[in-house]
Amino acid sequence: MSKHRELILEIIKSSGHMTADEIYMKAKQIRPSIAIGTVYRNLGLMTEAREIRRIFVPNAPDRFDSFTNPHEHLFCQNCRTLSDISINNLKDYLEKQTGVKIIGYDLNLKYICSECRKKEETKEQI
Amino acid sequence: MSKHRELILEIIKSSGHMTADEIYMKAKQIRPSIAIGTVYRNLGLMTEAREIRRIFVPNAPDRFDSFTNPHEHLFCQNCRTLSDISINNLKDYLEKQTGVKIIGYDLNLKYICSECRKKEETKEQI
DNA sequence: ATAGGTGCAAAGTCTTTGCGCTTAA
DNA sequence: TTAAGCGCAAAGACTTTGCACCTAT
Repeated sequence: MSKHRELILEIIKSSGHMTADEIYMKAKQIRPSIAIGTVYRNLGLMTEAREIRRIFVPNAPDRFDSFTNPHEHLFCQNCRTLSDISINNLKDYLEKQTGVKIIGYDLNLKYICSECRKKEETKEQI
Repeated sequence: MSKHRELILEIIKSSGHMTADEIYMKAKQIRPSIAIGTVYRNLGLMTEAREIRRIFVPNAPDRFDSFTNPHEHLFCQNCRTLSDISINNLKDYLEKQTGVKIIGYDLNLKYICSECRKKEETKEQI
């Protein structure tokens, strides 16, 4: 594991759900010579090696997460922030409901987070 | 609704799950002067107007479906074909499990379709 | 004539990759 | 000294968009 790869992994662990570009920006602060291509290259390799997880977000750049237990993602339609949430045995549930052997799935739940909801309420009162 | 827009809708209705490029190719056979930009433009407008539905597929171009009832999608990891499947009250289930008010969701189920599975079996026997 | 739609091509966004150089074992 | 990794820049895939033109009202 190279220096850069280690740094990238640290950054992902320190704050999840970052896009490649966000990771690049943060890495650049610590090691200014790093190139965006290196970030993408290492993200790809680490994803393949299952050290991290790539999260597909419709209509938005991929995000990367340190690979812990499977969990789902809530995506705020307003501020575009991604949050974790876990749903027990969702894969089993989906297999049971569909009758199909499922290899995996990508799920994005769209909602309005509590901060944005509050702002909306305030706006309405004005 | 313009001529081109009508044609595009017809094509989508006639065989679902097509990418913009596939729709373009098919439209070009009927009206050769049509431009890819026009296809994308109309797909965007029709999606906004909820006349059709845009399906996000991780790591692959978007696909378009005539908007019927909500349903889920199975994506074969081998031949990259997309199939419909419906899961009753999935949104309710997800809301109940998460305790979060959900606006919508994107779900992609990854599997190996029966044709590809058969081929795999045959290969193994050889 | 005129507003909406179109073809064309350029540009935008995100991501990958070829190549020659660097670097650590 | 040599394989692995890197910086750089170009290119690739998909999609959007500005603009001048065209076409039905």
